[in-house]
Amino acid sequence: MVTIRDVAGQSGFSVTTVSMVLNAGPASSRISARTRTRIWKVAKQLGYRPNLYARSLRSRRSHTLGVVVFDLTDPYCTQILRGIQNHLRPSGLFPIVTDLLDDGSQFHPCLDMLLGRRVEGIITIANPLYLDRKLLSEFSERNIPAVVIGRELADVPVSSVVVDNAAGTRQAIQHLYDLGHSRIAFIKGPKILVDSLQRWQGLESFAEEVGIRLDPKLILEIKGRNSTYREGYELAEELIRQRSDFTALVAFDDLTACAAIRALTKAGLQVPKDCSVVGFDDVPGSAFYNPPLTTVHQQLELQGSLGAEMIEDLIRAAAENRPVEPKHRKVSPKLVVRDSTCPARSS
Amino acid sequence: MVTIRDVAGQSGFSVTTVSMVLNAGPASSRISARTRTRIWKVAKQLGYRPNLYARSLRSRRSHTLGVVVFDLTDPYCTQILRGIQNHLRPSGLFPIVTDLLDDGSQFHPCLDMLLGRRVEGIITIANPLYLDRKLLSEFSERNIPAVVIGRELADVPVSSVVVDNAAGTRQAIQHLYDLGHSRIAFIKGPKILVDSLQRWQGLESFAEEVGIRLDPKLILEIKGRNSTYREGYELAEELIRQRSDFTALVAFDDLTACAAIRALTKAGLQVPKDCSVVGFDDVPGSAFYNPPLTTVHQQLELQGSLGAEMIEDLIRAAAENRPVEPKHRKVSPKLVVRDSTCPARSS
DNA sequence: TTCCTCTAGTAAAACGATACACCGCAACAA
DNA sequence: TTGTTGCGGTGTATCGTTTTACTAGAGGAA
Repeated sequence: MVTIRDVAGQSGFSVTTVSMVLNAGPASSRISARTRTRIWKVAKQLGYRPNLYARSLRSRRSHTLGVVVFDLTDPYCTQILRGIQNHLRPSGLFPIVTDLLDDGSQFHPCLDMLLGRRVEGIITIANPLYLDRKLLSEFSERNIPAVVIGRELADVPVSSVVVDNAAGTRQAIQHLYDLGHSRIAFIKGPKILVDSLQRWQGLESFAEEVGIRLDPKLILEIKGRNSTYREGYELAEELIRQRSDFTALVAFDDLTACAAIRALTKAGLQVPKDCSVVGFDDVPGSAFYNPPLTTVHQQLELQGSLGAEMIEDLIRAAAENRPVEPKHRKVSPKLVVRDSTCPARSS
Repeated sequence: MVTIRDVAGQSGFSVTTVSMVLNAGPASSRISARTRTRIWKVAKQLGYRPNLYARSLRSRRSHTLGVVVFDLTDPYCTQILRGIQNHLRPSGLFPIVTDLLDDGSQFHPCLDMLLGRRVEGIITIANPLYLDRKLLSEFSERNIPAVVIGRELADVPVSSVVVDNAAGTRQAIQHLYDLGHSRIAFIKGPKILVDSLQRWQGLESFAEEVGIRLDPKLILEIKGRNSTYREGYELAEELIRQRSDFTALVAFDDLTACAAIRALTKAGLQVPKDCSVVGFDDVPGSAFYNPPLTTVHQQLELQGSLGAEMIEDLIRAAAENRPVEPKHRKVSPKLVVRDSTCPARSS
């Protein structure tokens, strides 16, 4: 491997000069143009590539950001990641992503790895099943700039980005209401997720405002720790079995919505003609579903880039030794109307 | 940040001893047990975390592997990535993934970044649109252990992992044949992809063997550079418009298959009753589609772990200065039968 | 002349680890 | 006594950069 010393020797200048020139910083303006072009030429010709380890070691800056995702195969994570990357690209901060492989016990090893690499900050994509107060408070204790995406913990001083769940479900039910639906079934999310409660509150408050009656028999709840296709399917079957003639269904998320659509189809009901279905998340596949799913778009990319922006601020603040309060941002979701909803059949 | 010197000072031993103990290598057996536990205790108490930059700089080993993916939001990439990670976890090699964000011009910047980080090898997940001979031959020129997943280039000395496309489509059409289908429509992949040709050859050879007649009017081809939902949908519509009463459809990939199913459904045809549909890839969403898709499972995770295994071998070989021939592995895909296929209606 | 400033660079000390050669001492054999 | 071996470590150079402080020489002013 060719080092800066090789470039220095070959060009006839000192390593200091070479370093100044190649870093193109303000210091390099003190070097004559002739010298500069000469050094650049030699560097290119030798195929010189600075060793980032040596650089970071000396300069005490890694220009690196840790990102912890709970499952890299989950589109939820990858879309947020995309937002982070897009935002970071021009900033010279490189994201190092670690994947928990859906296994919470990997959190500490991953953190160790990132801290060993001297990341300047950490973004965590929250999985509420793994991410508890204790883990998060480590960040503030160690004084590491950190942002959590997907969850807000009031009592832990860590910045966060979350979606406004209630606003999302309000849009969903508003849409159904506008289409003339009044007998609406619901599949609520698991109790342990705060999202479940927030989404439900959005639905409930709107229903109350406009006077939609919520029939307890039409409200089922996911019992597992997270939503699965299997359980969504079974809950939808249960609703159908009850034969309570609902004309629309609001599912906790897209996965559940797709499962419900499948169950309805299997039962001989057409979506949306016999029953409209609304999801939540707008995962990439939802636009291609049969039928394309009307759902609440979470703006995951935006959440990612907001998170990246926040961590940049935190890092800047830390570099300038400036104290900074944790910030909490909430993004507004947007309903995307596709083909899984239509006007209620007039009974 | 606490350094090894702090641990040495605090424990009363030299940095050398601390280093040997904490690395727990064979050298540490020469140190007494009392000393070892003492040093471990101090290290833990101080929260010592070795600086990987310093370590790599001195030891000239980064224990790091570069992975270039063309689009991190594509399940094709993330599943392969999962396989790589699972294989690498115990080996102490850490994958640094860079995302081209579906933009071929990012390849060189990414490569530079990885080489600057002194990765010991590189795995590229091939996107045939970006990845050409020139880029790949850089690896062998620079003598960097490299593996390409998803494409095999005979004339470039780079190891590769690919799927046996023809074997996959043979299984698909065999399945339809066994169900009694003989009028089968096809949507072929784009010409620029080798996969398209290989998959087609598998279909053609089987059809010839068992005497299925291939009607040119039932064979359409994707004109774009890669498959899209839009084009799949339109091609399926075109097939339907022709009214040639096919009872089954083999799509180039799952995306196309889903688009076709949607088009069939919109046209009032039921899948699979009126028309069976088979895809290729088995992306995660396919199992949840409406109806769940019969498709050819590519074993992407396996491809990833095979790639990881190969790169490990290459790195080992390079470390021992042992020359090694590029290897090419082909994984056998497996048909997964779900609900988008059923026996042909007897006409 | 002497002093100062500016230009265009250079020398040497870090950064935090690992690698390599070495060392003092005890035990034991010749 | 002398030499050898094993045990339990230690001292110092080194990895490839950046940073800080410094310098030789030119030019101009007093």
